[in-house]
Amino acid sequence: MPNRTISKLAKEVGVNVETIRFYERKSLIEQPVKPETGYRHYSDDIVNRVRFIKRTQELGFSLKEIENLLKLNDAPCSQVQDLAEAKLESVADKISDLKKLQKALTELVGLCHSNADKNTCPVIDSLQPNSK
Amino acid sequence: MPNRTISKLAKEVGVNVETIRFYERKSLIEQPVKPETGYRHYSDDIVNRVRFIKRTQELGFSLKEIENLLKLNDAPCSQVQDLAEAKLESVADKISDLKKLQKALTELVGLCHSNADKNTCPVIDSLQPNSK
DNA sequence: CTTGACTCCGTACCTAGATACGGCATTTAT
DNA sequence: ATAAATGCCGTATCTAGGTACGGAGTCAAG
Repeated sequence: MPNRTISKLAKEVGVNVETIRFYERKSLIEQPVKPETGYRHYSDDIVNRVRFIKRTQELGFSLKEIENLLKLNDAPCSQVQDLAEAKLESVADKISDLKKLQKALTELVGLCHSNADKNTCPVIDSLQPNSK
Repeated sequence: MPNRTISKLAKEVGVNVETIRFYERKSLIEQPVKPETGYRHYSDDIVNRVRFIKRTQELGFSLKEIENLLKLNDAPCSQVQDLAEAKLESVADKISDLKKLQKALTELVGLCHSNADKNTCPVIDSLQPNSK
């Protein structure tokens, strides 16, 4: 378990070595102290931290937001909750818009099936503010 | 109604003038022909087009993808079908991703609600691969 | 104890999506 | 009929999130 050098870490969490270094520069993870002279090695905590970053990124958070989340690690729930709820709201909006687009595209395909003469297809209309 | 110069357009849809020019360079919107000499002005269609771009971007499409969606809109039906069906698939994917996200975020908030110790938040741990 | 693989660090470069700048032309308001 | 405001265009710069490179140091296997 020790001797986890940077490339081992990178491989373990599935990112590029340079990405680890990049996160260190951004202070998203701290550089582990390295022995007087020699290579650093990384603890399990850091593995978890990097995984958290990647996972949270997939959830649509930016590195800046993630930085805040990480700072909140020991913070009261209320603050984390606010962040999460704000995200939830925007996610719900996006889903609803995508459904409109889905409907528009479906109708479009239907139209094209039944109408060979039509020469323009109104995709854009589907997302206009006052549509539907 | 006419005389919608570039800055009017920009203001109307809430983007920077430079962004309009950028989209023109990218051919996401066509440059309206300008009178022999003088300023261009923009039609309602272009207003809608830019709005579409911004809305679709919020939905997580890249400008490249949006370009394809727009082509789809302009194409005659005969060419639309394949493109539309591919897009439909990606839209479905996005919806499903967002629903997962929604679920994950909801669970996070739930954790906070049922957390007895309001002073430390379990969110970080909950995002570890092996947790939950 | 040498050789090859890996690390360290600084710095450069990359893509996407915008934004800014500066010089010149054209409008518009006074 | 001018001056201020805009527009036009090319080019440069910015942010986010990485990725690549090069020289010098270190580690570990044979």
